[in-house]
Amino acid sequence: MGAQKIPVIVVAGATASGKTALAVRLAKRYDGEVISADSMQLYKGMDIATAKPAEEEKDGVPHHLMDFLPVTDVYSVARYVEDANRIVDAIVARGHVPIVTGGTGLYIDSLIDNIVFEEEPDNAAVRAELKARRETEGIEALYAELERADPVTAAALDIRNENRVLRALEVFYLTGETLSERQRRSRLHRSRFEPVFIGLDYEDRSLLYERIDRRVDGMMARGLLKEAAEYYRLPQAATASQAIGYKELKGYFNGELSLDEAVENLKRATRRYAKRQLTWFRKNERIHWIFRDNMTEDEVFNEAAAVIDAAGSFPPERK
RNA sequence: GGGAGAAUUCCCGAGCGGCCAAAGGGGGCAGACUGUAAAUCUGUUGUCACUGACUUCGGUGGUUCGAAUCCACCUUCUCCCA
Repeated sequence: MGAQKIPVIVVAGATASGKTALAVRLAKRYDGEVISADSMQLYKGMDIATAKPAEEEKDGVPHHLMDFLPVTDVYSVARYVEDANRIVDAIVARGHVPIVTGGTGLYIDSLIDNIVFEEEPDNAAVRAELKARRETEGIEALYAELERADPVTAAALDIRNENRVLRALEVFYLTGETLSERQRRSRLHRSRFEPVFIGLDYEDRSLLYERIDRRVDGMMARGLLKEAAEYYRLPQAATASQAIGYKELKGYFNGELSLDEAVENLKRATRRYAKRQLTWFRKNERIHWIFRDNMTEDEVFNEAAAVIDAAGSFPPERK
């Protein structure tokens, strides 16, 4: 007990809202290191598609949990929390400030709020069996089974959300405990952090969407097609193949769509993703939102710094 | 110049006399979210004083108890023959 809480800066926001650039500037001001909270930037390659910052954009600031995982590896929140906590400790040991930056709300919240993911046996066999049963018996039968095994989770789930129904059953058969009970226990741990949340957004949604469109055009100009073609040459893995960027281009590769149509689909998928990100972040009352509609980069930075300074736990390293 | 056809709610697109504020899809908006989360899923989408009322289906005028649906003319567009 009594361990001091660790001050961290969190930069949240939708894709293309300018998190990366702000995080780097904050890192330089507060002597920080960036920990990415992005479920896709952690993969190696996929540079253009996930808009990874180039070396010059990082400007000498260390970036962690980015660009280190083979695309064939599966990853999960559980692993993220474990990895990120370890890195936070290392950063603190160096006397630096952790700056958690990214658009994956689940990862951020799980880390900051200290959600504990207990060990779980390997799920491959159970999952495969449930998937097979879903085909033979139908989702209704499995959902009914979940209602008996874990009524709390069943009530919270829509039967049409088949992935979640299967996962809940998987946990039950894997651990002998209900998912609801495990989730309850996962929330019992005190946060290790004293976070300051900065959120970037636009009052006028269309401005964000325009930025997204321009960013996608930029990706195309930088060779997204080539990167996607290379990606499809590799064996496909569950997690990485969910990334927005390649799958929208598939239709073009197999001749079903014109390039323009495929690019439009990619833009739309990105806009919808941004929308979901905002839905997630908006319920976080701790976030100090900066609506950057008419603000310059400097103004955004200054406002963020003012918020951080007001929190009092982050002495600026230089001046 | 002649002939055929089409105009529907943000878009595409059904409807072809009442059961139509109008199917379906897209897009938008809002929401959920604990081991795939850039994923998965839900709700909503003419207006309002909202178990009801009002304004919509290119325009105007008709027919009818009643029209997005029928008729006439007008406008625009597409196609075919010249």
